[in-house]
Amino acid sequence: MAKQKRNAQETKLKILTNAKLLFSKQGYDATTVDDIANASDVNKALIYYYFKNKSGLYSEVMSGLFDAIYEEVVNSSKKCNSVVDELEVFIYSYASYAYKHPYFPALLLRELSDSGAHLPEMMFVSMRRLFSLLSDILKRAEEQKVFKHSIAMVVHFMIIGGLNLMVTTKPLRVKAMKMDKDIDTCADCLVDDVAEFIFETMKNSLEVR
Amino acid sequence: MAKQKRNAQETKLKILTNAKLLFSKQGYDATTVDDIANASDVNKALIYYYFKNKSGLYSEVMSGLFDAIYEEVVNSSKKCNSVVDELEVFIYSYASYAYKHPYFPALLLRELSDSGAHLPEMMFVSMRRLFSLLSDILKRAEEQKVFKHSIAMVVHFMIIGGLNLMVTTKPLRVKAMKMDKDIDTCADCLVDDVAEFIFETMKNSLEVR
Amino acid sequence: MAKQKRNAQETKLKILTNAKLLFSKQGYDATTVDDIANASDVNKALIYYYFKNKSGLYSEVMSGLFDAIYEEVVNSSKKCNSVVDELEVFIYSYASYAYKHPYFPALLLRELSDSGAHLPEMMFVSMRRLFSLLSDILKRAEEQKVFKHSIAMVVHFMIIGGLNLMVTTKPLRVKAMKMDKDIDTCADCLVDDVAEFIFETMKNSLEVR
Amino acid sequence: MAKQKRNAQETKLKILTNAKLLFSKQGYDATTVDDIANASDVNKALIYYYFKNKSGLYSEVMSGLFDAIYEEVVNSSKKCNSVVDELEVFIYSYASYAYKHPYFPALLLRELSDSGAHLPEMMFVSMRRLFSLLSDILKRAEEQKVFKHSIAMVVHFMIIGGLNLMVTTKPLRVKAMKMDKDIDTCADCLVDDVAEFIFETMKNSLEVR
DNA sequence: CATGAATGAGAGTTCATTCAT
DNA sequence: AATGAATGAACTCTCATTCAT
Repeated sequence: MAKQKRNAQETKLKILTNAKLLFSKQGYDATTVDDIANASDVNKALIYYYFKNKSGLYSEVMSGLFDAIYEEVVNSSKKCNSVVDELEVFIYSYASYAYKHPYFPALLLRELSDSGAHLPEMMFVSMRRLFSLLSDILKRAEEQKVFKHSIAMVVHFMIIGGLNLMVTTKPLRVKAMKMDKDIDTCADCLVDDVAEFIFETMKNSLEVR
Repeated sequence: MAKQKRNAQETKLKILTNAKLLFSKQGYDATTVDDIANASDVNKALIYYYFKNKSGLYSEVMSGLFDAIYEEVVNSSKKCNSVVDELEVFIYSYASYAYKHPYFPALLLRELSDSGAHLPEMMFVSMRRLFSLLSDILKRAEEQKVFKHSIAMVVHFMIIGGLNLMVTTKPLRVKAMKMDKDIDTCADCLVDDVAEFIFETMKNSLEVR
Repeated sequence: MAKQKRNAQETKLKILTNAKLLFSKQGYDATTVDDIANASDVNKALIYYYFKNKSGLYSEVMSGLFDAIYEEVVNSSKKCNSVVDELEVFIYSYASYAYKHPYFPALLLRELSDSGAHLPEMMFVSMRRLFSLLSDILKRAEEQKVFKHSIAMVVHFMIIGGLNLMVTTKPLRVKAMKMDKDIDTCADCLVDDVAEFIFETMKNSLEVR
Repeated sequence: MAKQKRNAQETKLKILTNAKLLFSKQGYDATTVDDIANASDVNKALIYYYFKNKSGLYSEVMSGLFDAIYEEVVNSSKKCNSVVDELEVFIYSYASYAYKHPYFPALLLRELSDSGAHLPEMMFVSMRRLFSLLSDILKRAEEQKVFKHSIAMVVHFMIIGGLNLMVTTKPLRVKAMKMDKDIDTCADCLVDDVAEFIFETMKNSLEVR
């Protein structure tokens, strides 16, 4: 009666996509399995068939996202020929990914405010992998006497925090702009301008002169 | 049967305090009114007697926090005698508040990833009030030719984001340290060191030389 | 602090009046003690001080109403000089009471559909007292060969049912009229016309010719 | 653990039947969803699965009843060959339905005393449909000079009111009889006798002589 | 693969009622 | 006489999860 046999892979992907969207928009708790099933035009039980349970689905969503962003950053940084370049590329490619997938920053921030309550291991590993990319850049830059010594973890969070908050607060900032023209909330800044500003800030500050 | 204390103020405060703790540890959705009632050693219905409903309680919790941090920052900056000093004080006092009330960063971050889904107006107003403090510092510094032009919103988020993430990820970072000694997650950095590093970064980068 | 010592009797009356109103508008279950306290501008606990509990208050409200309608009917029928007159007066005075106190029909109907779940005895006694008034009229009329034999209980319910339903459905009937002009729901019939019609119907039918 | 029957139709019907019973016995507010679930030997959540919410269930119950009584009356009146016959059939079939489904009168009376607070539209439409049946009979009778002019709405309520109250007060009247043999509450009158008496009363009174 | 039917555990909220003052 | 504080028991409704088909 219903449209069955619709290709397993495709169905699974559809579920993942909708889950990603809903989780990011509403958070883990506020998103129900029913929501996801309806959005995906799929029976609720099927979600359990594919993903064991809600938290399993969430994990799979998050892994996907982390893998993707890692790929993006790593790939982009291949064609670099200086550590400073590498930092720039790190920031730009993270920024561009964040803007292209605006659910990601929300999910990441939420996860970090929970100290990773929902997904212990995988999240953890992926985060560290990303951080060690930056950490490594900074270390090499220091060895090459291009950058001063810095606290990599804090640099990382200034970059990630700055970019993520710019993405997640976009609607808030637009609203603020409409209410009070005097305060500039950067409501229609472009990604690249933000990324550039962050990069320049870091370079300026860290560079050995 | 239970102890009826008949001290309204005290009781209400006890509820607010426990709510603050639980909301920050577990998030809004994952914290039940029962949790709060039990933690406060109070009948659940009493919470509704004082706060109308869960979201009303949450609002009151958040208002309190925002008011407090605003006070802290404003008071501390009174004794400054230069704009650069003001920036330093802004960062340090925010940092010290965040470390003293570690639930605050978690709540703030979560709220910002939701675009303020849980509390429309009040949150909004308080956030802007805090931001305009920093925005004003930067503007005056620029007028005095002490700082270059900068994007205030991004500066704000780099500071706030950096600090908040350092607070909320503390347990995660400690765990990471134990697993892999090679990656330095700044697991036992002190508040003041972090604040100082952020301040220096910003000053270095923005200062007119 | 608050306006106390406001005369006990007066306060009690105010509570009774508001209770009567609310119970009739919303029914027993849907009316909360808080509703009544607020409407009466009185502390909730005071209601328990005066009336033991919700159902006690309800009982007192109902007794008052039944006593009043009984008085009304009995008094009016004193000046009659024929049984037919007495029937007429019974119907008219009941009708006028019902229109003057439109909460009464609603309460009565509700009570009767419950088989008197809320107030066992008193309600019961009062109802019977009223019925025996009519029953007696019909019996005497029959003895005097003025009326044929009839089933008093059914006559009673046709009168009471007809009048009460006309009162309680007034808003419904007005609404119906606006939607469909073709069906005449007697939306703006006057009390007296309804009473007259009922009286005439009964007289016509029962009279010995 | 419990028996899962997997027969949707049957289960749904069981719920509706028990709901009908309980709502009529106890009224809307006093009947809990738990009551209905227990009586139906069904998990509470299932009720929400089928009926959205309590008031949705109530609506469905009431629609069913109104449809049924309308059918009954309409079908019975097909074989009539005079308007007077039609009136008789109207009264008898309503009476027989009311006696066979004694929850109906209670529900109807309660609904009418509320001015339809619980179910806006459907109730309304169904009531009017029933009334227009009688209204039409009276109109045609008048045109044929068989009946005098009358106020259809009041006639309707005298009939409906009389019958319904006879049904709902049955237990009360039995109790009264036991307490006082002198007052005849028609405690063991038969349906048909009541219906006949009402019909005769109306005919006698309305007929053109 | 896919679905509708069914469940258990709890969450938020309300309310009659009582107690201390 | 009157009040604010506090409670326990219910009640409606939701949701992750499972089962039978």
